[in-house]
Amino acid sequence: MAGVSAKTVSRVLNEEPHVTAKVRERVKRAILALDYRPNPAARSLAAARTFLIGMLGVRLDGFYFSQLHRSASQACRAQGFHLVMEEVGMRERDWIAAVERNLHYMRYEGVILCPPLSDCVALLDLLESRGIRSVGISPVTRDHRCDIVETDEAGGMAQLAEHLWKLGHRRINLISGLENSVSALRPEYFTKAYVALGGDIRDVSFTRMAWQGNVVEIGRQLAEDTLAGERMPTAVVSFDDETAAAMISYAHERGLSVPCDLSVVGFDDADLAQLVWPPITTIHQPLDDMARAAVSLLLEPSPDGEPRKLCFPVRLIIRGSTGPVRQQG
Amino acid sequence: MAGVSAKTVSRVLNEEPHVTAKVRERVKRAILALDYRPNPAARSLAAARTFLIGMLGVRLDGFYFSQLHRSASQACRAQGFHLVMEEVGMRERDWIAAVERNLHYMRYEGVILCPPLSDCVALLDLLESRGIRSVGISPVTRDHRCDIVETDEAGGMAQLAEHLWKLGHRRINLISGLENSVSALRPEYFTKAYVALGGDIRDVSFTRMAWQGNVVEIGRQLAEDTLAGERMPTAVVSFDDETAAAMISYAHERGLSVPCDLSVVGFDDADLAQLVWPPITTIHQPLDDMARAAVSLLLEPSPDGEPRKLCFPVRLIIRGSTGPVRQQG
DNA sequence: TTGAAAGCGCTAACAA
DNA sequence: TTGTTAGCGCTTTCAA
Repeated sequence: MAGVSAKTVSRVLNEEPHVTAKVRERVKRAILALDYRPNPAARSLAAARTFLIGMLGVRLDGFYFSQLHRSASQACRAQGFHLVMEEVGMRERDWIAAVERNLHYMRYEGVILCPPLSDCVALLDLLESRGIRSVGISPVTRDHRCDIVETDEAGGMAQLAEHLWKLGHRRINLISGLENSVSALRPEYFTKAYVALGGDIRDVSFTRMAWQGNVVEIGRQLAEDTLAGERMPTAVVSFDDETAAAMISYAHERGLSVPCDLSVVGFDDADLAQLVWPPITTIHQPLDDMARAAVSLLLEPSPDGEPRKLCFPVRLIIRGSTGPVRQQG
Repeated sequence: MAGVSAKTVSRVLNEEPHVTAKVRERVKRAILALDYRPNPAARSLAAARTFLIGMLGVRLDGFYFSQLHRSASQACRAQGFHLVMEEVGMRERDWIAAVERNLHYMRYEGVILCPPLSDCVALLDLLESRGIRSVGISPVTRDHRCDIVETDEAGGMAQLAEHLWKLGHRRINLISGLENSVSALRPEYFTKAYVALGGDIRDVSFTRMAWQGNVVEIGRQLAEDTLAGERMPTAVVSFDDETAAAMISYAHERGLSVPCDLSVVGFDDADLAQLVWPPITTIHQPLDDMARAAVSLLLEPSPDGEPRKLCFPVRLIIRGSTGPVRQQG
């Protein structure tokens, strides 16, 4: 091509040094003119690279993952990489073996772990043993074995505690999601903030999600459990907007008014939060920034090899699903 | 390996004929014992194949795509293929060039087109020129250029027309989505069925979605438009559950009771339909079956090369968002 | 700074 | 039915 060796073309394409500006220009022109595109399989084979980044999650639907995927995908493309999203069937037996096959087949150069996978020891072990770099999104575990992108959960809960406190709520129920997920940390953060405001620790009660059935069933079950006791909470804080929506729906069904009889708080600021009535007070995370950061961490390894941690702020968005607690008549 | 030539191993791996059962067994055992996995890059390079299937859609979030993706992904794996989902930024300029680069880079052996891409002529042209087989999900266009998986839209609208007719609705508004999407066909099907039941064609009015802003904004805008006129419809039929939810939410806000003052119908039977109050009457499509069928069509080309078409039934699911029309006082 | 040769790990084509 | 050879399209290594 253009009277240069294959190797020179390769050097230009890969932006290697030691190429004259003149030659570089000539090759670039030829590449454009011929619409030449290197064969990725050949490149992979020769260089033992794939330029593929994997993104592993347990549920692709829902706002959280799609948003992360979109932003990470763009960030990857900008750096000459390609992002592939994989759904991990954590509930199937041998799922780790399935992931292993997957990793082997795709040969990702790096992997982004969405919660709750960012806390899965078996998976981290697997990645480590295969020598695949990874970045975890919002893990719970403290001793990080890979780079981390997380949110200021404590800050979010502090904002929320203050909001509910000012509205006069003194019977608050917190619903946390999967055991190994960020939401498992929130009860503690919330309680601390609530107590710091002068609240009684006994005002706060807890419910935990059971992992069975689909969103609708889970939401309904949690709603029933939470609102069943005779001393019903005046505010319920859920670990995502779906469950919060289910809670509101259940309240409607029971003839309870939201927020008059019950305030409901979600998490994530998904579209859904604004599609239901009343719209859901929720906590917004900067998912775009987080995804971009994850890609950066992956593609720019830390010089000293020390695991890095990036923490992003969250923001309480107050909507109609929370209001002042009704005065006891 | 095990005293056989590389080619023999290759033959066993690819399940080619002309291998003695004995040799096949021996090789398989050796493969297991050594945990040998072929290098996909090498295989790609030599055989000019990738065993990759692409799934192209414009919005990865939302129930529709995730569901299709999950089922198609499983079907692919079962046949030794791998499914990769790509989001196509149809609103960006040069998006078709971006897709072209993508297709070139990933070298999919086949592509599944989700609506509205299944009707995109530019994309179909591109795929044809590249010689990439494709299957379209629920396209509008009649003269199919590739295999098709579609739903019985007419049947669905007939079920719905009957439902609303029996409830006494005589002022019905239909909201259709993007111009080039299945939902664009529904007004006609619905009207036909409605008229066949004895209804007056003038009872049915139409609204069309504008493609700008996010789900929330679109839903709100449509709700405002639809309920603005002085002769408000008694029933609104939306093209998806998100918009239906927005409609219900807007009705609540305006102090209208659903379904007493307004009946609302969605489409897709997304989780969301059961998370809002009242739960949304909607039309369920067998997305799992459709996805599996799409993969089958892709991997088993028709012998005569004629484009094939598979049609799946849909099912009206009646929930609380529709009810009898209120008697005029 | 550029080029030549060898080889990445498979499979197609052909020979035995 | 099995094995042999060449080569897929790049990059690595080394020589010029």
